[in-house]
Amino acid sequence: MNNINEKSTYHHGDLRETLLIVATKMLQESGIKEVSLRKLASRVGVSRTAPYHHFKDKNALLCGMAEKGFEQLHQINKCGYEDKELSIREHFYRFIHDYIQFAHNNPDLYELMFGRTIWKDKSSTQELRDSAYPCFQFQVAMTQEWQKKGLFNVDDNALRASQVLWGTVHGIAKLFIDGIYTDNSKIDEICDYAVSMFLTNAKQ
Amino acid sequence: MNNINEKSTYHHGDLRETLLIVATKMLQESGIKEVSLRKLASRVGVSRTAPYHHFKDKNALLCGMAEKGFEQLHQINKCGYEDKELSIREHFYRFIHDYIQFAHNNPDLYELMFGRTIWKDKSSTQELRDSAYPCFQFQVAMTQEWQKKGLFNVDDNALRASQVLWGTVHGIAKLFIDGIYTDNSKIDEICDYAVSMFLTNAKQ
DNA sequence: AACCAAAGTTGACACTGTCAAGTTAAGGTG
DNA sequence: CACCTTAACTTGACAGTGTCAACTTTGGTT
Repeated sequence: MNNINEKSTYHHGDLRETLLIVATKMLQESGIKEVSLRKLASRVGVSRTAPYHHFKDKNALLCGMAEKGFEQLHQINKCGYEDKELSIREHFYRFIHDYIQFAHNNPDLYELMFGRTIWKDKSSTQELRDSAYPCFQFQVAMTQEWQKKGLFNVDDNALRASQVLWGTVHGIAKLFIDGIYTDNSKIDEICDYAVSMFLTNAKQ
Repeated sequence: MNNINEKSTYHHGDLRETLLIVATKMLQESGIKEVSLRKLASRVGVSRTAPYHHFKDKNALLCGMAEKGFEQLHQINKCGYEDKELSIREHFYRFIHDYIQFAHNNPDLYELMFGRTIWKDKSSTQELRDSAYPCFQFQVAMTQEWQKKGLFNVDDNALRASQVLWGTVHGIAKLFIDGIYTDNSKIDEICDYAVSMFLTNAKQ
């Protein structure tokens, strides 16, 4: 393994993890189009096909990267929600802002996490689903709590409310990320407006 | 040209249009990944590089396809809005349903129209922008009208309202299209819920 | 009739993901 | 210690991609 004298370069030691890290770095640096197995391998200093001993194919590697993204996002949601000093409205406000900020800070990763590359055609790995579903469910749970406390004036259907809410943040995030909304300085303003559109008549 | 005896196969006659049509068909049949210039050319019965005389590169072809998509979508929006028999609430309802239905009926085309492939890195062609912007602007204009008539209880900022609204429909559409919301039978229900989340306290 | 520009062709290059077959070395067993 | 299984890694190969350069065909204009 990697001791000081870097002997024995044949076996890398922790190639799987290294691949994930470097691939994610490449993703952030130059976008998904620049992430190729060959470039990745060469950058890690290993032969073209070495990654195949750790990932079934390129798709599996991408799923692995997305997996970590969902853990991050889940963590962010949790942090905001568990801040006991905030009111309900503030929790709601923070969820929207934090979510879109995460997407904005990690555009290519976000794109990967929610893109059809990974989800369509049943190409998502079990591990990816195991990491993504809890993240989704947490959002539903939060919405349920907000709804119970009267934040939205609609039927008590937490799943539907959460789907619409998530749709909104996801949509705004994607329109920015994909370069359709181009004025990044307006992100916060749009988030504010979204909050007020949902909450104008909330009981609390 | 293509007369009955199909003489003179060397010059196709209307290759540009044919390429757009066949490429869009391929897109709908098997998804963006199956759309390659070489397969397209061979399917049209022309050599690999013939398309380059009508499109600068693959990106330009994709932009051309998206262009037509925006014309369609614009048309759909117009139709709904100009139906004089509907109330304002019904117009709003119809916009949301029609929009998401369009995306659902043309998932790969929608993906292409709004994906970063086309919009990021300044890779959108002028023609694409000329076809997309009026479509966007029409949505802003509709929102402005709705807002004037008191459909939303927030400041009279039509641009912001429209951005949030569009975010919502775009997000819901994408979550379905990309395979994250998987139960297609719930599309209408979610749309209904979205409508009610925005309108619970509208003046009209 | 001559010619030009547009449209279409073939050959080539660098790049991609992935498979098959061979090589290296680390770890457990006798 | 020697042995051997097996995971990790390598090289060679193949089919597929977008795109460029150089060539050929053709229709329309002068």
